[in-house]
Amino acid sequence: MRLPPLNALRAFEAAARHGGYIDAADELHVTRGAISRHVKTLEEHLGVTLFRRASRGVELTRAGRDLLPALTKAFKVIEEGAARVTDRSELRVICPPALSVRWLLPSLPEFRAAHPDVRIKLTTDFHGDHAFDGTDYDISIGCANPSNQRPSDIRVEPVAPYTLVPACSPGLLESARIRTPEDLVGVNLIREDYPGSDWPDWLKHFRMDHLDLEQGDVFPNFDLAIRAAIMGTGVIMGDLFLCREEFEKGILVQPFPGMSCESSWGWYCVLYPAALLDNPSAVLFLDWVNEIAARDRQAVLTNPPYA
Amino acid sequence: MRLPPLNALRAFEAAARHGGYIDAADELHVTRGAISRHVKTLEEHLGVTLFRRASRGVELTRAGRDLLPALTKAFKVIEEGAARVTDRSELRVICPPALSVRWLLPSLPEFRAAHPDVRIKLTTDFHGDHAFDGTDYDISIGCANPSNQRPSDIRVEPVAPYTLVPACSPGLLESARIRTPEDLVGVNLIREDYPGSDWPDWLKHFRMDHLDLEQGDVFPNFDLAIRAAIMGTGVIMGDLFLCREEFEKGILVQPFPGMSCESSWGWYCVLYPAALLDNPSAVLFLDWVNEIAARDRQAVLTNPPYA
DNA sequence: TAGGATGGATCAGAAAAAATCATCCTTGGT
DNA sequence: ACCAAGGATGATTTTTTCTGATCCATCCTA
Repeated sequence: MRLPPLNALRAFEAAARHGGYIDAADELHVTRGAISRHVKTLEEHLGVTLFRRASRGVELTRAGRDLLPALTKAFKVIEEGAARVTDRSELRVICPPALSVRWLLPSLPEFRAAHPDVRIKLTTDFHGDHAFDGTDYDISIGCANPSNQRPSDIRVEPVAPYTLVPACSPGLLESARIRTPEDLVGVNLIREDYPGSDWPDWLKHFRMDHLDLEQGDVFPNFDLAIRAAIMGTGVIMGDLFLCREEFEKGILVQPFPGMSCESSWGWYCVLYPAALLDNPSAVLFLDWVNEIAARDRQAVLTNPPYA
Repeated sequence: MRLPPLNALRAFEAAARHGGYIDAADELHVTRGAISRHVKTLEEHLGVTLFRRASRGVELTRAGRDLLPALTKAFKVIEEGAARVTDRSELRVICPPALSVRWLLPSLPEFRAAHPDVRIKLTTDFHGDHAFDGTDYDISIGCANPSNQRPSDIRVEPVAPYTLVPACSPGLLESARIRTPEDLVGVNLIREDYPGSDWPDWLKHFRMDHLDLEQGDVFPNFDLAIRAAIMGTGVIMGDLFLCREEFEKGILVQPFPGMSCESSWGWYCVLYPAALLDNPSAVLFLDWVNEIAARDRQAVLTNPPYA
């Protein structure tokens, strides 16, 4: 059975709910005549009388009484669905797993405490530089190449450099006698199971392309890879920003101090549509992100390479 | 929040469900361009992008994905509601309580057994001659004055006369020494709690208007009043058709044989819109009603007054 | 018991919405 | 490189919808 004319349904629903055409016409901002016509159209489509035309006004027939609740409910579902989709009262933020878990998430409670009225909806997942267009999320935090061409209405603000540097536990450094990059041959080179390019980037930069990566252990994300490295499992291609704490504590060390390079993925960045600056809550959040970014970035840039 | 344009919603729902405009256009019997426009309209209304325009076809955004299920559900609710209201596969019959319980209902199983595929939905309630117009019910069985003016498309077929005749138990007849209508003074005149006119009609016909009805016991319906009379509680204004069995069994008797008159309510009749004759199931039912009506009516008309 | 008020139905014309047709654009596949 | 697929778009036409005026029946009130 084909769907009845929707506008006629809406007119009937309003008329039935109000028990008359005049109030319905008022609600829908049209004239009585329009409602009258709609109801007639609907009755003809259904082949059923919905209103009994009484002396004074109209009265629902049984069919009309049966139909009304279904329509009221349907329109309510539509309205709520639309409202939910339209709702921009919460900031939708997406951030890849390692960055989220190792940097953003630990500080987020601080922001939430300071601004309890700003609702942040954090999605911890990959979102790729290329994909962000501000439709699915308001703010994307992740790797991005600020120099990449991008629609002019998308703003990109750097958070911290993505500095590739091999890392392993002090124990492994000793036991495997890793002194020069050549010593990596035969060592377990840990990597993420993600089409990233951290090892390839570094190996290419230092012309070590002959090293075989396929032998290394694979972990579903960078965070787990780091934990494996801490336990002395192997050598990871770390990052000064994300592994800062481990380097400071000395539970991870750099076998080749100074031998670092930037990732081809670009810096860690915050991306958002320029229009977002009209939203005071968003501005609060962006300012705060910049603040903690500057703080943590500073720590990375000023500290000497950890050995 | 005001409801979005409904036709645009339908277009979007189809497009989202099919994952493309072409199939949606096909489903709604319009061109791609129409769907494209509708989606755009909806996006503008909501202020939200619903489809990400990809190289090949479109892809739902998060908002679109969120919206789709609500719409699909809403349209399903509407469709089901409309289908239910449109469904004319069951015959809706209404019949007042006493007539239903004492005449129609006892025979109905016989019809249902003979025609198991004809679904009868019996509502046992008052429906008044005046009210019947074929919208709420297909067939109304009850008191009707065949001579009353009525829309020409409503058929009225007589079932049996509504013949008013006082009745009581043989015991009461003796103990209260009821011989002439004048003996009713001071007797418990049982009546229904319904704006009927059985006693008034009879009293007026035999010029006994001076009898006081207010003293008599009141019962919520005629059936219960009859039971009370059988128990010797008082005198009811009975009816030859509905009390036939009691008269035959002798558990009710007529104090004044021959003193009967027709009710001002008219005969028991079957009312239905002429168009119902296009429905074979309805014709089966109407024929059957006529059949049992003739049978039971005959018994009333040919039998001598029960004394 | 007339006259005004209420509430719906209806008609012709006006306005708005929707659909179409033709064409354009981007992109992916061969 | 070219073609096909799939959507976007502009101008135009068709369809739908709304309006404003008027009609009609009934109820209410004086």
